Amino acid sequence: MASSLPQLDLYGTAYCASFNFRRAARAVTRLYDVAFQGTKIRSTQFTVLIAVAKAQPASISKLGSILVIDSTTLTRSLAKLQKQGLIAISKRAERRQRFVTLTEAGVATLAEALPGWRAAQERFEKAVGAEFWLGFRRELERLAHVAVDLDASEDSSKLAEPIVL
Amino acid sequence: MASSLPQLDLYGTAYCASFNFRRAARAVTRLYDVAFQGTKIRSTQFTVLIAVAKAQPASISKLGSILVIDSTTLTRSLAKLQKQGLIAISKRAERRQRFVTLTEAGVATLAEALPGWRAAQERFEKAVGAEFWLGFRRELERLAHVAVDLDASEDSSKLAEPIVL
DNA sequence: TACTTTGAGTTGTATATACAAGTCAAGCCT
DNA sequence: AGGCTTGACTTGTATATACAACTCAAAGTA
Repeated sequence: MASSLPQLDLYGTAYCASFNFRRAARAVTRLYDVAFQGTKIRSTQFTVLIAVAKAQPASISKLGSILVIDSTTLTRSLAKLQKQGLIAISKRAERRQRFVTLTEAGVATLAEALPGWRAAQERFEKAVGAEFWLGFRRELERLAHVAVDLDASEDSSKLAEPIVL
Repeated sequence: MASSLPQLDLYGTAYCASFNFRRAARAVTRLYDVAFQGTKIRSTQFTVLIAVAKAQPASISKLGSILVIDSTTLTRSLAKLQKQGLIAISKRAERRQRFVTLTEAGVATLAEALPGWRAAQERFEKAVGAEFWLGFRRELERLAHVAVDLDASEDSSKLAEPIVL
């Protein structure tokens, strides 16, 4: 006897943006992670260090806006980088912000990691086409901001200007 | 006196594929997660359930290939879904595989979650353009597979055919 | 048959991620 | 001054993610 199960209409579910972006991110991240094998950092930490290098001295929230990472996540990621001696985090200053800067060890670690990153990047760009990637990653950036804005528009408590890395 | 810091050449680092994909994934996932607020699952679980629904009965490794998720990750994600009563996992069968299927509760939960997902999806597609998204998500899928293949080609132990969801 | 290899999955450990709620001082208002 | 509000960050908790190493039986092999 057939139990009365709801009919599942799965039409269109393969177009889920969350799924597609996450899957691509997983696949690509693995590719880069091997490039950091010999270094003291991982690809995700590399990203944070680059952001600090470019924006320093930057508050934690500002880094969060740049990277589109929740500040509660950053608090812990930065704590790890600080423990590794790669960044310095100031005491609370203006408006209770803490300012993040690279230490000398952080600069040195970034310098060590850059060649491996470049190799992975070139490999990826060669595989997908450098021209193609130029346009595609611009779209990725645009879409990230579209999503942030959409998210903010459904909750008026999150209204801020996106900042570009 | 200036200490002899390595000169950092950060040129091109904004083009890092790992960073760009991950940032977009973070931004978009937040958007979808609110759609699942009222349901018993999260957007990531939704993805797994959809894959099970489409491929059942599917082994854990097969689900891993479809979703590009490491099987160690799936072991735990599936354990959670099982504990929630949404899927059934068979005992070891042919070639020691375990086969995953949806339970009735799993079907019902998916059915409950689909309208919210559709709303989020429509909202996203409206924001970026439905036509645009059709092409872009096809590229996302292609790039995910390119990355998987590149990753496999640097380690001959990972040679398998990608499977489409 | 006995030995080896392979493949599917699990466990240990560690990082990544974020929501909800908390802390606390700076800024504002009366 | 005294109290209220706001903003920047932190903590509690939970899930997501994956590498390395492990288990164990099935398949292959001598």
